[in-house]
Amino acid sequence: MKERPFICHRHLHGAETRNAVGSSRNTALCEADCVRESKIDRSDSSIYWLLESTQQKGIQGHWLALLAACAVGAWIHFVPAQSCFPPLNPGEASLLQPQVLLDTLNAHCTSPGTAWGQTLPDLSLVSVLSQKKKERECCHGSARGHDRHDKEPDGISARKTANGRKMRRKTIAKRILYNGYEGYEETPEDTGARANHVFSQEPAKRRKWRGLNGEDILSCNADYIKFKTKVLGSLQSRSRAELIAMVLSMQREMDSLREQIRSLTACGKLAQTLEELIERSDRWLCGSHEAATPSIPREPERSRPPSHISHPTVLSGRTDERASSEQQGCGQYEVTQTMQTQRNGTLPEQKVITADLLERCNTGTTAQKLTNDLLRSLYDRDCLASHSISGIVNSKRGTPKPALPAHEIQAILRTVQRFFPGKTDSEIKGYIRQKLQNEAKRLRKRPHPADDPLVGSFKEAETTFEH
DNA sequence: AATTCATGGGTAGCACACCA
DNA sequence: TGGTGTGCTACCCATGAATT
Repeated sequence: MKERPFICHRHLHGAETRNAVGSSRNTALCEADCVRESKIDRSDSSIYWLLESTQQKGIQGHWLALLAACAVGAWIHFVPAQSCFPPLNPGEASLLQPQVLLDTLNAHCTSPGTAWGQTLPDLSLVSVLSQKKKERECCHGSARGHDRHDKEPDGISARKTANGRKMRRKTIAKRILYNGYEGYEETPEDTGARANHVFSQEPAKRRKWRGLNGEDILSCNADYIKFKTKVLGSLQSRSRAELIAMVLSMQREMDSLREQIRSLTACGKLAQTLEELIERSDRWLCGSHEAATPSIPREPERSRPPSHISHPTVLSGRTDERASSEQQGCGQYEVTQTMQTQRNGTLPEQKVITADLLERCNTGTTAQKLTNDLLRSLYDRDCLASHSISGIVNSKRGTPKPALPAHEIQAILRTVQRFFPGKTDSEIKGYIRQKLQNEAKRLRKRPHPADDPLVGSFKEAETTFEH
């Protein structure tokens, strides 16, 4: 497929115009380029998010969002109100090509004597179609040698790869929902803005689904509203270059803060390890090796026999801390560390998920990856395969499974939300459910050796022989 | 009745190891 | 180096119970 050119000033006007001074058009283009280069990827979800969030920030944010969309070559799906764009069928939502968008923006930027953004039409942005989707629509079944994008019977779009396998594509909605907020690193300001925007526009039913009511939203966003009136008001008077510089600076600051958090986490773990080492060496010096043995940290016991892990009927009857602590035979996290952190007055989830454990998990990619890592760190495969989230069986077909300890599920939810604030409980539970499901499938495909009657009898004979 | 939630099953993409 | 098998996981759909 012929790749559509990347719409930016380099392509349109050449490098020589990049540093031209005094032209508002070039300034605007340069800023679009800045936006493009500032970690905003070309996915439609990012642009959708950008547009959505900037709708709360007045016409300047709107303008920047359009420039960014233009820079990444996104197709804007909009309903023209007082449009200055080429005439469209009245009342119809239309697709706006990046080229047309850019040309129109350029024309308005060069209008003499107008403050930037003032001439921007009142667009009601509906959505941004992905570049690939547009390309697929444009060239469906036409050009030779293009990827085939077949429509499956169920309506799922798919393309065929070189080896004939069909690759499923996420729907646009899915990509926005599941990927949109992961690749984009939110600033606290953005979080507030998004919350404000989302909550103000979401139906009450959806809000309830998120576990929030109007009062909660108001109280939660009171600070943001104050911030908005004070700070954003002053932002309106800033120049575009200043605004972009501020955004980039804030991003750098956030990166730096994240790095510091990682370092501090690592330091905590190091201190803990050192403490344990000192304690052990003291005990060895005192010749009390027997007493020291219980405190020696256990290595992850992935090879632990399944007899330790789960007796569902027993586990399902337990609901309290004791059940949880006994169930730790199913997991591998460190009890002594847990107690230490508890005494140190850390967050509740840190009682379950220690810094050490967190260190082994990938916190930087996606919420799902982090969730999976946490589950794998806390429990072994057999335990995951034999448990469910709630223990409730809604299907007659399904065999009842005991629930994982509720407070541990909560700990996972809070931990994931700490790293991915945009993720709801429901989403993370979905990840957990999927992981449990996958482990169960895996176990069914390849049952544990001890579950195999032959292997079991062999082991039994082996034990008798040894005795 | 519609919606939400939890679950199981099937399918397919991706990464990796292995082999000719 | 390219083809193939395998493991892991994502995605979709169907089902049924609970909830609104």
